[in-house]
Amino acid sequence: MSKTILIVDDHVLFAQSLQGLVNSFKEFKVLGVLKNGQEVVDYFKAKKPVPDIILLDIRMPVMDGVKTMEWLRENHPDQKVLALTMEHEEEIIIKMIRMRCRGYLLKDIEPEEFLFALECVANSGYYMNEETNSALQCTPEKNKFQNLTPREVVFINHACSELTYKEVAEKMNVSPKTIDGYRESLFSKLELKSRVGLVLFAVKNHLVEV
Amino acid sequence: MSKTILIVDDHVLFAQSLQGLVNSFKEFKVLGVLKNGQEVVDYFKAKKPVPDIILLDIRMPVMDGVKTMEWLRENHPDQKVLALTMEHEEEIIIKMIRMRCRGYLLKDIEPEEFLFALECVANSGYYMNEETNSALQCTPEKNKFQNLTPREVVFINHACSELTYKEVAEKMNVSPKTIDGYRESLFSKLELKSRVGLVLFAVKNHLVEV
DNA sequence: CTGCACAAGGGGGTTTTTCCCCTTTTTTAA
DNA sequence: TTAAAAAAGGGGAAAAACCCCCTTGTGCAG
Repeated sequence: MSKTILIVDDHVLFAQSLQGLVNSFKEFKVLGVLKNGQEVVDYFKAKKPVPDIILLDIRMPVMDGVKTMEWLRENHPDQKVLALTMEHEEEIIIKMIRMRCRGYLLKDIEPEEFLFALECVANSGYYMNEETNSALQCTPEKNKFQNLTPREVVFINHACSELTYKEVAEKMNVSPKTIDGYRESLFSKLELKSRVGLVLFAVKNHLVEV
Repeated sequence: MSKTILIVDDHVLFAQSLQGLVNSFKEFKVLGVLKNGQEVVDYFKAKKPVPDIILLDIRMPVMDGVKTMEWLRENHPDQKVLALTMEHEEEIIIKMIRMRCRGYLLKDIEPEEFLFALECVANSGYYMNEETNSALQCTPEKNKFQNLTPREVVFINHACSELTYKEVAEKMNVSPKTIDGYRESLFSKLELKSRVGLVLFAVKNHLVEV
């Protein structure tokens, strides 16, 4: 059974040739090619077949890769995403890794390594290379993120607002007690003492916009 | 009675000639010339005569103007500071204005205008020119800052940490109830609903580092 | 195939912090 | 020399933080 891929890239020529390349690997099959994040949102809202992996370009018009990733994390927390980009931008790499994208590829990657990366991610793992690792090394809290669950990441985003936990609970459609659970587990994982600490942590690590 | 000035600038040649210029105005007298923020700290710690106005360069080795301003706000909240800099950097202007520096001058200013700025500040006012005003206009909350008291600004810095208000009270040598007063007045001035909101506000407006 | 770990969701109750309203004293400015 | 704010603080309600505890489902290793 081959894994399904959704390609999201505004450079049509590149996206088309990438589609051909991916389809030439028999373990993978391209479900579709989209031009920006808004089309991704529409795709999911149209209840089309969910891809195993999304190949996501970062620089795109209308709705860029980071925004798309944020939307995915809110709405499809477990969606595997492999970021694909032209430039090595540390800030963005960090941001994407924080949002649990499964890997970060530069577009000048060799086809063999590209296939290898796809396989890594497909087998429920991550693909980490030079770029991503060096980007992560500059942040001391790097290990802490690995342990965050998708729900916890969503919670952090809500917690960094003036909402009370009760209101956050409503937004996330869970009981306040569940929120208390997220809070407690985050505080222990990240060695925090207060909600203020959580906000500062999130800001420092680009988990939220300011 | 002439007003006293302390010049802080690492460019010795410039600082010296500035000293000559200031001393040529009979309303002003230079108390000393320092080379960086650390020397300012030492100056105050040595209990030397407190100047009416500090002319503070931004780019300096060891301890720059912003850091110096932070230290001054913690330790001498009412010290009048006139920022003096080579480049027009909006981020820094905003930061300095937030910390209630009394004005922001570019080093290519005409001597007459320089004198005018000094007089403005000396007479317990502010000197605002094109640069500073345009920098402030880009932030929607610009007016809100004008009303912050020095104690409140110090409080904000402490509040943006994992300290409890009780601990902040100890740091500021006041009762927890006084802290509560600062908090409340800030909440109403800045239209905030929670400490988290205060932290977000401070981060957004560069009142604290992240 | 049977535990084991862990994510997700929920509960009860206690302590601490936060938040709001209100008063007094001290500075500061008009 | 009044009138304003700032600084300091009190009482009490509400929220947050912090303890324990539980169930269910999933995925993974022995």
